[in-house]
Amino acid sequence: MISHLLQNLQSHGALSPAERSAVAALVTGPARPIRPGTEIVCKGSQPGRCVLLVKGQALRFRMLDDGRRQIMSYPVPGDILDLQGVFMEMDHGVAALTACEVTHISHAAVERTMHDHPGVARALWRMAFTESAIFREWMVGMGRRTARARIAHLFCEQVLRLSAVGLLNRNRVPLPLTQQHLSDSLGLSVVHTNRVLQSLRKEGVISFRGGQLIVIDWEGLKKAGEFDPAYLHMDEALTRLEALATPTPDRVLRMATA
Amino acid sequence: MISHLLQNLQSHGALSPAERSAVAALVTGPARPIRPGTEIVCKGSQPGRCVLLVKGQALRFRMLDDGRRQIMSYPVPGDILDLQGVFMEMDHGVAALTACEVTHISHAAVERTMHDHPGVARALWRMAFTESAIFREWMVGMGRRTARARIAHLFCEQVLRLSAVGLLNRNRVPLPLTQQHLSDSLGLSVVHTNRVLQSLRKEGVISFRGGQLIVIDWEGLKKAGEFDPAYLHMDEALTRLEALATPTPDRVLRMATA
DNA sequence: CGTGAACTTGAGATTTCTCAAGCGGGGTGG
DNA sequence: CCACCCCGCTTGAGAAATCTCAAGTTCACG
Repeated sequence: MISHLLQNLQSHGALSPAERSAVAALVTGPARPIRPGTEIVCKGSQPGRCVLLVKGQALRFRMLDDGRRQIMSYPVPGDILDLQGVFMEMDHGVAALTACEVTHISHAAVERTMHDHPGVARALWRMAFTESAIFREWMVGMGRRTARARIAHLFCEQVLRLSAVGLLNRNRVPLPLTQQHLSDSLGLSVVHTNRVLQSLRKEGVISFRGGQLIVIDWEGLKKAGEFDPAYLHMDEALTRLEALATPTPDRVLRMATA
Repeated sequence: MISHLLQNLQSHGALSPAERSAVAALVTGPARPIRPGTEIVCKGSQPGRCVLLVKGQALRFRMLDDGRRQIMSYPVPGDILDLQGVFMEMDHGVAALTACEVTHISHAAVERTMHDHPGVARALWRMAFTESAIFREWMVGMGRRTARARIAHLFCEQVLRLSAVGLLNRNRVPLPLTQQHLSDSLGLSVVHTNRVLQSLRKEGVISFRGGQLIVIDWEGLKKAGEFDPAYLHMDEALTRLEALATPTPDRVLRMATA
C-alpha cells in the first residue's frame, strides 16, 4: 500500500533503509475505497490528517462561482493529495477521477517523520517543488502555447508521470479523461478540444479512446507539444521512456487500429 | 536586511525569539546591488546557496525557444528566490525588475536551521505552499477568466502582496511593470493588454502610469478581477487593507488626476 | 535635438468560443 | 430482450475575444 509513496519519494533520490521504514510507518490505517467523482479532499481546513492516494487517479481542481472549473493537476498513486493541509488550509479540492483507494497519514506523524528523518523531509520538499514546477509548466502552456500544443504537452506529461508509477504498457497509458476534463485543464472549450483531438488522431500522432491513450508517434507528440521533460525532474525515469521512441512500424499500425 | 524575510515568514504565524534569531543568523554576507533587468537566478544547478531578495522587485519567468516569455510570479522583498535550489535544479530563472539588493544564504544553513527549528521549517513550507497557491490562481485566470478579469486580478494580488511588505501608501503601490510584463504574465498580447487597461482607466477603476498603480475603486477592481484573497493565506494582513475599501470621494479624485 | 523604449491606434486575420443540434454506445427498467 | 435514456462525442455555423502587423505618438534621457 505504501509502495507507490516510496517509489514516488525515491524518484528523485534514494532513501536509506531506516528512512524507508519510517515512511512505511506513516501509514497505519487500512485503505478505503472511493467511488469515481467523489470529492476526496475539500477546500477549507482538514481534520489532522493527510490523504494518500494508494490506487487510481484523481484531479486537483477549483470551481468558480458560475460553474467554470479549472483543473490544476492529476495526482497519481503515491501522491499525498493535501500535504499543504499540514501547514495551512486547503484552497482547492481534489476529486477521484477513477475508482480510487486512499489511506490517511496524521499531520503529527508527517511532522515528526520530517524532523527525525531529514532525508524524508528532503524527498517531500522535492515532491512539492516538482508539483510546483508542473503548475508553472501549465501556466506556460495556457499563457503562451496553442490549443494543439497544450493538448500534446499534457499527453506527454501524463505518459511520463504515469510511466513513473508503472502504468505505461508498451505505448499505452490509462488516461480516463473526458474531453471536458482536458478542456478544463487547458483553458479550452470542449468543442475546440474535440477538433484539435481529431486532428492529432488524423495525423497519426495518438489514439485516445475508452480512457486509454496510445502514443503512435512519440517524437511527433513531443514536437507538437514543445515538450521538454526537464521540469518533471525525473532523470532516471526518462531513460525508461526511450523504448517508446521508436516502435517498429508494423507494431505501430496494429496499435493504431486496435 | 533580514527584516523582510522575518516579516514574510511570520506573516502566517509568529516565530519564537530563538527562531527569529536563527533566521537572522542565516544571513552572513553583505547585500549586493543588482541592476534592473539582470538575471539574478539562472536555470540549472546553483552554487550551494540561495538568493534572498532584500530590496526591490523581481520576476520569475521562463523563455521559450522563439522568444515567447511566460512570467510566473513577482517576488517581493523578503522572498527567497530559489528555495527550490536547495533540493533540486532550478527549472526557470528570476530577473530583477527594479534595482534590487540581494544577499545569499547557504543551502547547508537552510537545511540545518530547518532541522533545528521546526517552526522555521513550517514557516518555509507555508511560504512555498503559498507560492504554489499563487501559481494555481494564475492558472485559473489564464484558463478561465477574461483578459479584463486577469488584469484586475493581478492588480488586486499585487496590491495585497506589496502591502504585506509595507509598500502600500494610501491607495498606491509601486508596480514598475510595462504592458509587456503584464502581457507575458497573463498570456495576452501587448495590444490587447493596452486596450483593456484603457478601459479600466476610463471607468475610473485604477490609474497605472509611471510604475505606480493607484487603486481608485477597490471594490470595483476586486469585482472586475473576481478576486477572493483566500488563496494568499494572509489573514491578518487583510484587515490592513480595509482602509483602502472606502476612500473619501474627494481624495479619490485628487489621486486619480494626480 | 535625436533616440529609443513604451505606449497607443487602426484594421484585418485567427483562434477560439458559443449555441444548437445530432449521433452513438453502454446501462437500465420494463 | 428490447426500448429508452443519458452522457460523452461530433458537427455546423455564426459570434466574440484576442492576435498580428504596421504605423504613429509620447516622453524621458543623453
